[in-house]
Amino acid sequence: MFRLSKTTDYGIVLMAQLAGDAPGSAPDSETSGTSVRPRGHTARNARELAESSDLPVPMVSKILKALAKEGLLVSQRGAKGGYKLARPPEELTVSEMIHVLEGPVALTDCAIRPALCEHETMCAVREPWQLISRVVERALADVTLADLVSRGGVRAARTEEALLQIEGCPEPERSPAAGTGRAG
Amino acid sequence: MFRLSKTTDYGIVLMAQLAGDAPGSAPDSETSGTSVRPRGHTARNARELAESSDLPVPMVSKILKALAKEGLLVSQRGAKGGYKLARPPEELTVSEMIHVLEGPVALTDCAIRPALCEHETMCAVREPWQLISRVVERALADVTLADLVSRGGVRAARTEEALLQIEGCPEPERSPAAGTGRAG
DNA sequence: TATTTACAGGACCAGTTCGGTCCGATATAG
DNA sequence: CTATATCGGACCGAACTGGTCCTGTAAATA
Repeated sequence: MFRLSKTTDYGIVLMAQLAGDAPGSAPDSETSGTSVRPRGHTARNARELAESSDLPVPMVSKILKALAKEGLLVSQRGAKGGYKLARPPEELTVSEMIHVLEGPVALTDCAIRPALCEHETMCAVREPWQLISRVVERALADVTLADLVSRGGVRAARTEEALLQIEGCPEPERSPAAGTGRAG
Repeated sequence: MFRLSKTTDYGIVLMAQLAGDAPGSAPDSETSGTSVRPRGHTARNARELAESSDLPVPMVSKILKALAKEGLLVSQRGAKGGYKLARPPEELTVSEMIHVLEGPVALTDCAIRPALCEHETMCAVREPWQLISRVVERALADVTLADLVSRGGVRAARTEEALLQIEGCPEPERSPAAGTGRAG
């Protein structure tokens, strides 16, 4: 264990597909000026997504519904309907997707609800666990959907960077291109 | 989900108890000069451990067995038998305990066995996941049993340190107001 | 040696969760 | 009106989790 559920796994793959479909940071001549583009022909439906990710349609549909319900996707019903990202890929973090699809990131139960742990008098382990949970959470919050999509580019740079930060904290400053610079 | 199983949770609490019982770092006049101290009266049995941690005996026994089988504990059979740590608490990491009690730390299946993922042609997400898994793994490997036991002392220092390395290493200030502020 | 203590290594079981399917209702485009 | 597609459920089998129990064996003690 200590693994993401299939639902979450698939969900993130699906969102990555959507992210690849609609390059969020590209200043295309879209009708929207805001971060949330209203709707249009960019939406992809469940069947389509299921095909390109080689997953069963009902499963995909179910996951997409959940994602839309939680506000990570925007749905468009009816003919020519479908789903698309509610926000640009740079603003959707892995942590957020996990949170939505399988609840709060907490390694132990008492890290979420300390009150219901009746062993707390003897439990010298609780506080450290909460800290560790937060460390993991941060690692996850540091990676965006955009990072997942851009293979070989900023992706490796950013995540590797996070890894290095844990290991040695070497660099005094961060390169300013990080974040939106996935045009490479 | 994304949570440790009860077994692992209990197991770590149990090991923490054993660690508190035998202060590994104390340069006591032990017979052993090696890292593995042979055996003796320091062993605590399952019933005893179960009482002080307020857990059912069979459960504790089961977990202890698993831990001993994997070499994290040393068992002593017969009357006056019991369990004790196979190594000093500083050398037993959280990562290791999790690994033993619930398998390799890997967020997705294909992070462990990439071969059996037939979607890999379209799966742009696999490599980033492996990196993220390693980040999490490192965070976990950075905390030892000794850290868990020493409440308020070394514990906070070490774990907090790891946390700060992720949070504030490059940027001294982080404004939580802006959603995109993470790449500032 | 006999007895007692305590681990070893299983099998076993109920309850829950997970992965996956299916259906009727509703909203939209043509 | 009709076709398309999401919405919001219910539903199911299989796997896993948390937990118990039993038999065998090793060590200490009387």
